[in-house]
Amino acid sequence: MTKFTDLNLNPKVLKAIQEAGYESPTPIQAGAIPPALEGKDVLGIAQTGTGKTASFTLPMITMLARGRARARMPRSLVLCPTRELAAQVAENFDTYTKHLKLTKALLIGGVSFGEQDKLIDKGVDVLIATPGRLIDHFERGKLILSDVKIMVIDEADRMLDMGFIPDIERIFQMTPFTRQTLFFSATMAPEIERITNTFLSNPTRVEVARQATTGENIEQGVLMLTASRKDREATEKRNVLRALIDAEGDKCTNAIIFCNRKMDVDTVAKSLKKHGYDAAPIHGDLDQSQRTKTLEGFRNGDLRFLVASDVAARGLDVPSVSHVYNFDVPSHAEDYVHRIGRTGRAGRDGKAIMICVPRDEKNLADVERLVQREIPRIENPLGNKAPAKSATDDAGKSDKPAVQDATQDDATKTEKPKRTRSRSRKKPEAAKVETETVTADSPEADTAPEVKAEQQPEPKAVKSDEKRQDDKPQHDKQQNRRGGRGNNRNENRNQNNRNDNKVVGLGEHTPEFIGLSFAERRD
DNA sequence: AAAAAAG
Repeated sequence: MTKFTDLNLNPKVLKAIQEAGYESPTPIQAGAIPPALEGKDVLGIAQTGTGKTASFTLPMITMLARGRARARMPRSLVLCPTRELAAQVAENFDTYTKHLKLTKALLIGGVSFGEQDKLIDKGVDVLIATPGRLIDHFERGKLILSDVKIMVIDEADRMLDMGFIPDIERIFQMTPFTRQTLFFSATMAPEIERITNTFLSNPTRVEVARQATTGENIEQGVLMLTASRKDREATEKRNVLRALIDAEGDKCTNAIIFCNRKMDVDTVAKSLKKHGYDAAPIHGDLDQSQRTKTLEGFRNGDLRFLVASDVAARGLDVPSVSHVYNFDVPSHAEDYVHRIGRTGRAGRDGKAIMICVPRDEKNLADVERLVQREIPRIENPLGNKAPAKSATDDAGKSDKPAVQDATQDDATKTEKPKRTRSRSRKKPEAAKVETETVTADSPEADTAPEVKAEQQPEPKAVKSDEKRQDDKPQHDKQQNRRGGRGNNRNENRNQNNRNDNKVVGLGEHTPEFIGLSFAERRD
């Protein structure tokens, strides 16, 4: 078993790691840190939750420990898709630089330039940024990237989804070609493949399996709900949500409630608040100070219910979330994995409960196909019929005169017309592997470097520098699903879509596929 | 169909 002490990290970094209570690296860390320290480019294929963040921060800090930054010329650069993730990476740096004097700046949108400018002017070793704001600084001439020695792209596939790839290419071109690049993506969509072929030089490829979706410690359930009337669906969903929360009682210490739409995030948050639940919304239309404050409150336990869009689905690390409620079935099955991965972190128990209305059944089927198991159906705590007359006093009751706030918790709220155009959007569920793989099913927090030794699969870095060319030719069959940019390639679907070895056991806590390597899963 | 990010 590899230990951090075997990895040639700076002693002061090791000290900080120890103080944080970590001893053994996760597979992605064990695989990526050595080549990164040798100065090689790294292509890391890993999800959040695998300890990815530390797999680049630790070697970066070690390498930056010598030398000092000059004014306006940062020595390294980390790009993240969302502000929250960038902030989290920044925190990670703080944790592991505590015995060193490295400087950093967090360049994200939604906050004023002043502070960021000041830091840049003083000179920073590490720049952590979202693409838009970084380019903004660059264009204002505030930033010179010609001294960047190490550049990290985090969550590249999400950048792709969000249309950031052109920005990323631009940023690549703003940095010297001699830089070292550490590039992370959960999948290798064709467009991602293209970028890595263009901007990475002979990278060491390190691949770990998809995050344990339904880790044995996450109990899942789905409530099938058919509204009494179409126009009451939203209201009844909220009633049921509260009932589901109540049914958990004290076991639900805190929870994230995911909705598919920002508007619903607001509505649900308001509704919960109105009914006396300690809830607050977070999504991309709220201003950054609000987002930060809300998240902070949730992290430190002041806030019990975080109602969120998918801005919070990935990567966010709140160590102890007891429950995840999916108010809607996510329309991208993959997001289900990310969402429920917010609970059951670091080996804790977690529970993930979802509400599914008829319209979402197709999405549910996609989710179940992805996680290769049937999600146990749960009873409606309000009883299956007459949801309208059930025990709660939700404002939907017609004898209540008024609901004056915007939650419209009554029948006046009508669903906007739904189009159910079903795009065929089957997504291969497992990243394709052409080399050996390592399964990383540890429930570790993404920002945490550790994993207790016993739950660690044997780390095996895969160096594919040599293997890549002569491997199987079906290289870019990976399908990119979303409408990001430049993915008008619809050609070949990955053949991964069948799930013959589905685990259907309802009491089953560990779906078998988690223990399988990608290669095995393919069969 | 929606979410995220630069305003």
